[in-house]
Amino acid sequence: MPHNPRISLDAVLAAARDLLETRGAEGVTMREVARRLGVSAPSLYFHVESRDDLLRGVITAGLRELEAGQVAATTAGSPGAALHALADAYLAFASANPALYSLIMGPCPEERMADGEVAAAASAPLLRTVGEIVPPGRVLAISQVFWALVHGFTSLIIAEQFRLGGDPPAAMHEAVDLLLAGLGVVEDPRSR
Amino acid sequence: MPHNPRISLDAVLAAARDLLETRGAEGVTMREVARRLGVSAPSLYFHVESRDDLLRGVITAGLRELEAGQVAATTAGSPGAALHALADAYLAFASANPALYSLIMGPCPEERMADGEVAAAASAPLLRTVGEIVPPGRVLAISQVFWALVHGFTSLIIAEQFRLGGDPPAAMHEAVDLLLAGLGVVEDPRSR
DNA sequence: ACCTGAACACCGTTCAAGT
DNA sequence: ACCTGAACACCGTTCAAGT
Repeated sequence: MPHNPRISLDAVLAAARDLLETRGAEGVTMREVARRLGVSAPSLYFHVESRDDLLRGVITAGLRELEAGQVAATTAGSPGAALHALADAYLAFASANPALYSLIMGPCPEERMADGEVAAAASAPLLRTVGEIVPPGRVLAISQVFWALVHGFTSLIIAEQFRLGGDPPAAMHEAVDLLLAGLGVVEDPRSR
Repeated sequence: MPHNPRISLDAVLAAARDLLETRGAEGVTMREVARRLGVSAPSLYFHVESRDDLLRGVITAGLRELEAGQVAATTAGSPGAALHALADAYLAFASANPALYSLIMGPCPEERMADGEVAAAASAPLLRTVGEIVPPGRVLAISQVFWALVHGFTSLIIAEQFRLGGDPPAAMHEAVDLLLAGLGVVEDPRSR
C-alpha cells in the first residue's frame, strides 16, 4: 500500500527558491534542499529528475510571477505610461528576487531552460503595449529594444556593476523617454 | 635551492579560460585546470589564492581585452558612428567569449570582483564619446543608458533568450539611432 | 509509492612531507 | 620555492533494500 508522501514538488521548489536567494545558485544543492525538508537527498529524485530539472521548476515559477507583475503594470494609462510601469514592475521583481532573476535570464544548459510558452507569456504585455505605438511590422524589433534596455539596467543594477555612481533607475526611465521621443510618440498630457 | 616553476600564473589563467569557454563556468575546477597543466591540484595554490581568485584573474584579463576593443572602436568618425562601432565591438567580444562575458557582467561574490579601475578603463571610451554629444552633467546618465542598452542586447543574445526571432543585432543598432534621435543629435552626413 | 543508507565519482582546500 | 599524496568535508546521482 502506498505511503503518504512526506514532501511534495511544491515543497521542494519552495525550499530551493529560499536557498537560491539566501545562498546563491551554487548554494542550491540537492543535499541541502533535502536537509531543509527533513529528508534524505535521494528522496528528491521522486519529485524532480535532476538538479537542473529542479532549477527549471524554480525558473518557471519565477517567470510566471514576473508575468503577473507585467500584466498588472498595463492596467491603465497611455502606452507611454504603461511602458514606464512595465519597466518599474520588471525592476521591482528582479530587485526582490535577484538570484532568481539572474538564473532566469542568464545562460543555462538546455535541461534547465523554461518552456518557450512561459517565457512568451511574460513578454506578452510588453508586445501588446508596443503594438499600440508602432506599426505591426515593427512590434517585435521595438519590443526587443525596450526589453534589452530594461533588462540591461536591471541586470547591471542587481549585479552591482554600475560602479561610477549616478542614479541607474532614474537613467532607465530617462532612456524610456528618449526611445519614445525617438519613435515620435507624443503623449496626451491628460493620460499621464 | 629554488626549483624552476613548472607552471606560471599566465598558464593557469589560460587553462582556466579555455575550460571556461569549452565547459562553462562550472567546468572550471581546480582539479581539471591542474590536470590540463600536468600538475596536481594543490600546486595551483602557489599561483592563485583560491578558485574565486583564479576567476577574478580571468575576469580581469577579459575586461582588458574588452577595453582594447572599445578603444579601437573610437578611432574615427562622428560620435554617432563611434557609438555604433562601440556597440559592434562590445557584441563582438561577447559573441567570441560568451561564457567569459557572462562571468564578467554577472553577479559574483566579492572575492571574484575585478578592480574598479579595470572596469572603469573598459567604459572610458564610451564616456568619452558620450561626452561629445551631451553636456557634462548628463554624461554619466546617458553613458549608463547606452551601456545598459548594448549590454542588454548582448547578454540576451548570448544567453539565447530572444526566442521570438527577429534580428536582435539589427534591433540594437536601431535602438542606438532611436536614442540619438531622442537626444536630438543630428549627424553630419559626411562623417558617417 | 516513497524513503533510506551505502556507494561511486566527483569537488575545493589544507597540510605534512619531499626536493 | 614549488610540488606531491593523503586527507577532510563536501557535491550529484544510482541502487539495493526496506515499509
